[in-house]
Amino acid sequence: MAVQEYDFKAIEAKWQQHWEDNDTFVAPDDSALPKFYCLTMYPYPSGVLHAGHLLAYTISDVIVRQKRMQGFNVMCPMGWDSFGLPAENAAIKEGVPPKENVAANIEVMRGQMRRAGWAFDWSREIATSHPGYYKWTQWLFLKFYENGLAFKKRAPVNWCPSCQTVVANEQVVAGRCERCGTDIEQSDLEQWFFKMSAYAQRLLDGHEQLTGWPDRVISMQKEWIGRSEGARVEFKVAETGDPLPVFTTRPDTLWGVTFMSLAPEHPLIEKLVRGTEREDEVMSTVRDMRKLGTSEREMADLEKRGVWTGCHVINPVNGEKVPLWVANFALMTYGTGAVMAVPAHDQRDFEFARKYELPIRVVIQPEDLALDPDQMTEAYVDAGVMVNSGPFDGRNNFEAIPDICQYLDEHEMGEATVNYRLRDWLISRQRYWGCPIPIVYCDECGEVPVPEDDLPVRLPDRLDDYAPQGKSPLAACDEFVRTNCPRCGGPSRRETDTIDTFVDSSWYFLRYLSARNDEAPFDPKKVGMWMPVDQYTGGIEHATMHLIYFRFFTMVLHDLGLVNFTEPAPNLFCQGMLCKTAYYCPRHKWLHEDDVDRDGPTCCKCGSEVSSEMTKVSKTKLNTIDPDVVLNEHGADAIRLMILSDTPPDRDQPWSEEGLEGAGRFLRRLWYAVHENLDAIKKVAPFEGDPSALEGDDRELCRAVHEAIRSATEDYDQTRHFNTAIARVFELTNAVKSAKEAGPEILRLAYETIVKILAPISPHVCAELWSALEGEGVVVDAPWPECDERALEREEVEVAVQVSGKLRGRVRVPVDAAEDEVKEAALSDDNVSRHLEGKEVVKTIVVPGRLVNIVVR
RNA sequence: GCCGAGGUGGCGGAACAGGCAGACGCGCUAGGUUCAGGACCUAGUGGCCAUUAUGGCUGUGCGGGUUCGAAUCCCGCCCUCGGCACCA
Repeated sequence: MAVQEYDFKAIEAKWQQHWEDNDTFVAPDDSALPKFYCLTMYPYPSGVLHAGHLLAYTISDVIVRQKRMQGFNVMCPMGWDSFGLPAENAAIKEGVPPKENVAANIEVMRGQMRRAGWAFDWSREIATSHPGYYKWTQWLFLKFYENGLAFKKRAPVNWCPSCQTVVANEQVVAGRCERCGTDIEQSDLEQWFFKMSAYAQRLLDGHEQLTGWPDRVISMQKEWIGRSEGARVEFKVAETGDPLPVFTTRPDTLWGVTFMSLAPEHPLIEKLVRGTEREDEVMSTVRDMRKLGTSEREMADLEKRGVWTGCHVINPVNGEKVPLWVANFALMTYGTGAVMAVPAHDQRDFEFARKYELPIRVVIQPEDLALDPDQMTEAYVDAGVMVNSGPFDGRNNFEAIPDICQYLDEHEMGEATVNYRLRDWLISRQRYWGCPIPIVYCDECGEVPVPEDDLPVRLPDRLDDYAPQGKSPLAACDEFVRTNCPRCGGPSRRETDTIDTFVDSSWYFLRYLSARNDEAPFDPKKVGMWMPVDQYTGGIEHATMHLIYFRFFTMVLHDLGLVNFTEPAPNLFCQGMLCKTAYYCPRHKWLHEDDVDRDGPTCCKCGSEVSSEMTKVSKTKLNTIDPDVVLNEHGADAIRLMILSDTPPDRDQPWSEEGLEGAGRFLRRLWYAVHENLDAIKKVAPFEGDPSALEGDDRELCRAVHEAIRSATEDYDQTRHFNTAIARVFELTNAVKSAKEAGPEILRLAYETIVKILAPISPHVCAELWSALEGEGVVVDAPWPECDERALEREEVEVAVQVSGKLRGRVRVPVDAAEDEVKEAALSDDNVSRHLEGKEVVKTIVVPGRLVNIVVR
């Protein structure tokens, strides 16, 4: 009889249609089943899916489908992070309004996602650039504003001359714009901020609840928040009496202060030098220093520079008058922008002091050597005994710190304090394609928030010119800017800055719950039902930005009484990066794989030998993957299987064409194996009796089934190492092949089990095989198989026999054999007894069911 | 410099809790099948030495240690990757 051919294209199309027609993945809000909210980071609609999406969404999809089979009401929504630079850049370049561009891209990408077989609940689809979404982003901004958490201040900012906009510190990498690579400049602008610094400690404390997060993400966030304990000490400018507090983590070195350093941005500088003979020199040096952007100056290898202001400060602990300098390594954005300098015990101060011949005073003496300031080649930063330190002489420096803080407090010189590196979140962007800030400026009333009823403040659909000219392109759009004051009705102007897109993505997980709600950003009942997110998946690149912002947002929403939890997602899974071989020709640089003769490998253009490396897919290295091409050639099931089959998903994934073919071959073999047995097994029920009553191949295959179930379930539920789960499926497939004498019921059990365990990974072919087997219902709703412990029991086990730790044989013994019996069996092995000849047995170790080790002399 | 993760065949990777290293897959080799290619089937596949066999030696980055027994635990190095980096 002719067997049904394996036609993956037809099968995949059929089931995708089936799922869509039946709203299979639309999650009801009123199910009796336990809920499982599976959130996966939504994409920017750039035009086409890229390889990274293939990996990321396959991982979340496998979780979705397996949880569903385990009896959960699973919700996995999808949406679009559709505001932001790429669409706007395309608009500047090609003149297409971002709104149209985004809509077209979404259409294309939604189709690709469908063809990949991902089980998203499209009824909850959102796009952050849709007025129905950004209305509520604005509403939330106003809540922040009303509570003093959104505010404007003049601040030195990172200015990208190419993007013509301000970028956040996090978006500056090595002094360059993260998006376009241009050198960042420094500039002073009125900007909107969110008061994130106020939440620094809570963001740290919250980590305790994030038990399902990778450690590396937690530690990156801890570093980013940068908590340090120390003291605030009240210095004063000697000449003017201006207070000049400093933050220090080393109050034990206070008596060793020999000068002070100010950040070049420090506002006091102008005041102190104005009209003095040092004004010109100081201000020109300061201006020079300020030219280098904030973040560029933070690069460690910059040479230390400074200039004396002509003024002095008074050290409160000893009344000493020490010179006040401006130093390029002092940062206005950390602490108070002023640093007490202790060259003997701080490396930076030491280098500065040596360069400008400033005095060095030792106040911590180590036990084993006597420090001499003239002989020192580096600062001494370790423990020692305090000297020249007034009331604290003779104390161990680190132990004395709490007492020193108390002393400062009692004498009103300062106090113990905690400082954080985390700064307020700068959310203003001078761009068109973002959420407008709902604020109006009125000559009479000043800054006025737009009333809730007037939301959303709509972006104009198109502009004459999208290019920013140092301010938002919206500023040139009269129809947008001109408005009436909501308070007095008089003529007024709208804020033209738009909101950082990281704000959009800080609450999208809540909007999915009420995607079409016109009355509120989210319905508290649905929040109560679905939140928190049970599993969040996404890339590690968001560790310190998005993943801090969305936690901060959630804490604020909690404090405003809008949600009843503080951590949005206690479980986070970060996938690795997708890598593929890239080829490099000495003459033609990076080569596309089609231009490489892989036998050499040599360059097809010039015949030169090419080097190759397995590296992150990127356009520059020409090793990208086009999802359309691979979906068409291999099908979604094979791609999904290949992606997950070799490497644990939290590691970098090597993409391999051979692996892809191998995955396809396995699926085809499975297809034919099931179909060839179909006549025999279709009409029988899978074996459900007592496995211990089985014999021979039936017994062996039944054991293989339950071993696969036990082991694969653990892989799915605990480690998410789908590669080992897939290995169990392969093993079970091999076991079926070996069990030639197995009866139809056991055979059916084995094939059903294979199909079920594989169903989350390669869902289309498994759906079709399930229906060929005439299984109950559809495989997406088949119950996840359970392990029957009885099937795992054995009468006999094979035990390894070692002589002095070296493997010399194996013997079969009854599983419940006594130690003596096992020993006896071990000694009866020919090869073992040969190694015992002429030796004295010192002792014998028996590990039941595993091995015997006979130690000889 | 600081913090973290890791180093196992030609490759991706297994190894529960200190107990048979290399599961599973890819690749490769030989044979079968096929007009041919592909697919499929069978056997083999860490290295070295033997092949009288159910054999021996060696082997998880390097050097020590603990133990009857170490990829796994301890000490000291080396290397790779990731994060942070003038944060007072």
